[in-house]
Amino acid sequence: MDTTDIFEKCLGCRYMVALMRRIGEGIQRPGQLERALEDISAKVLSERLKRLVEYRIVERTNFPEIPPRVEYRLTPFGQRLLAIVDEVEQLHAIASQQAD
Amino acid sequence: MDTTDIFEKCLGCRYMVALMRRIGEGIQRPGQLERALEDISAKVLSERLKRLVEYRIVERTNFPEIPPRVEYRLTPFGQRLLAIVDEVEQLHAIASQQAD
DNA sequence: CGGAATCCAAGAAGATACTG
DNA sequence: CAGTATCTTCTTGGATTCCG
Repeated sequence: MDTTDIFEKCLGCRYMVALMRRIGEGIQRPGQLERALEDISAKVLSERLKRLVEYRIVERTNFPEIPPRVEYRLTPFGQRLLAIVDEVEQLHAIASQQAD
Repeated sequence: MDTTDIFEKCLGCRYMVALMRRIGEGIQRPGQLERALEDISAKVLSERLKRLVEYRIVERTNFPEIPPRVEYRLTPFGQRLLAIVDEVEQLHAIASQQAD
């Protein structure tokens, strides 16, 4: 698992940054996330979550209830990664002001 | 121009991180970059460079000579961005060691 | 409700040829 | 040498359906 994969497979895919942010904000269930992201399909959301788990950015907890309940939350690694993403956001905001 | 674009259109595309690194290391001409990246086609390299210029990560200088010469170098914004990319690299390396 | 499977449309990338 | 255009191929994302 190469480091550039984190950019290509996680951060660079559509919805990914927004998804990580929502999870960081405490929106943890797939149904809620689907509504919060507004535009994402259930299939793509599911794929994204799976990948975030695979890269240990997010952790999945399964509650064996009826109806089924599942929760996702950021790992420590995920939290640090998100903090770095925010650095980019701030850097970009500053650079945009200065442009032209 | 949204911030997530930087992830989706710049950092998340194949070759992009490697390309930024090479430019940062002083490899500045398209022909050299094409050889340095080994696997990239001239067309895709050209598209990537164009986009990096568009996002002000890289600056293009044209020397009107025969044969034509062109050089790309990181802008201050690009340098800071690359520094953040390196943070992710280090963070990931640490997290990988701790895994399992 | 969460998630996997299927099928289809849109976009990204590779190969090649061509221009200034 | 740098860059564009065209064509083809592969990957990604969207819509729908079905299962536990």
